[in-house]
Amino acid sequence: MNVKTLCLSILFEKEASGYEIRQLCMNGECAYFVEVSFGSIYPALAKMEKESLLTSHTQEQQGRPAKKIYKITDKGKEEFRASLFESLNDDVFRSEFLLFAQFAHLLPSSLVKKRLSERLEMLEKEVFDLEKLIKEIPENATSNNGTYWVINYGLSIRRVEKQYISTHMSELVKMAQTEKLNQKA
Amino acid sequence: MNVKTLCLSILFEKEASGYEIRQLCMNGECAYFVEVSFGSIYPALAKMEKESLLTSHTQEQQGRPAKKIYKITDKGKEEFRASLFESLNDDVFRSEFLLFAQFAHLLPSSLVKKRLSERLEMLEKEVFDLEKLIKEIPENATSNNGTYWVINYGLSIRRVEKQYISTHMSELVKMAQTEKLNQKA
DNA sequence: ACTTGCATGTAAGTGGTTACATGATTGG
DNA sequence: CCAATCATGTAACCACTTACATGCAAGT
Repeated sequence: MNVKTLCLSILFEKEASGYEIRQLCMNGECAYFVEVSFGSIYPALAKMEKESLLTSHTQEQQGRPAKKIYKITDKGKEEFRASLFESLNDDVFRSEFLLFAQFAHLLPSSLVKKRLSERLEMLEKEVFDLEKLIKEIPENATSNNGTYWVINYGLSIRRVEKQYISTHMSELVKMAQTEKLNQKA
Repeated sequence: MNVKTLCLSILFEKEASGYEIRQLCMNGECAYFVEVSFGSIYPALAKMEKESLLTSHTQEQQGRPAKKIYKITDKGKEEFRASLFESLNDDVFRSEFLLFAQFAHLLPSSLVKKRLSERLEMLEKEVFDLEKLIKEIPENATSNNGTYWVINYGLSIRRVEKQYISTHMSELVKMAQTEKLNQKA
């Protein structure tokens, strides 16, 4: 899944600027989170406008820089739809956290404990944000039911991750290297 | 997580050739599956040997090309361990399947049904393979307990994905475009 | 005074993939 | 006979990131 397809998928549902597209990728508007940089979004949008998959208009704002709002054309919609018929690439799942966890036995237990807590916290935030998002969707007319389905998919995953860490974190901490206790006297 | 770190993590636990490292990445030996190509593994290994993080010896085989087996050095082990202390990058999760699912309403129900079945089948295979892997570990002295922990993490995720699709696939199919029925007479 | 957020865009760098080159063996 | 598996390696290419350039407003 490249930046082009990603932008089209967002613009299919609503108009947006390059800046806004990035925001939507960072927060879990799409449950297949992708972190994309401006350096890839802006050229992609410009190129697609040249190919007349998009049109744009500039919207002046008070006290802020002007926005360049992109809108998908019929040609863009058709191209996006056609791309959905192509065979799917495999999911990409890469986790430095899991690499860290696998080698907990090489690390001090304090660090292992810290990383696990951070992870748990992050997952709790993500679950919270996605649950909030779902509640907001009914009022948001631009989303379709597929969006619901996909967010719930992502939510299911985050919830088991959370659960797994809660119930198994002590095991991993036990594997880690016990440090000399610096208790008072 | 780059190819270098990935290779070191595998070689930390056992000696292997470039070809074998790739196999291990493709099957879920590491639950943070990464698909790496030969074009990135071979240069990475050669470079690391130059930096004396690895040593290698060639193993002739009957009826097959010779293998170049790499072994991690103490320096390599230390460098890998040190890298685990660095702050973690975010997980990368990118799913073309979920993009497809989000736009099910644009697609014929037969295609949606097909993709969902394929996905379910793939997940069932992955769960089966990971469960098999766990059973084999006790006999495999080179793995540590962290490996267990990580595989079970990946397994938990795959199991909910499987479950989610089983129970919710009909909803997505309903959203898809009903086709003209070509039933006999 | 400094940082953060808003907003767009380019140029340089990098970390990968794809395709190519080579070649023997086994299975359909 | 063709495809696949085993096995290593290079060169061309590509998509994306990082850093840079610019600038104003609001909050700390």
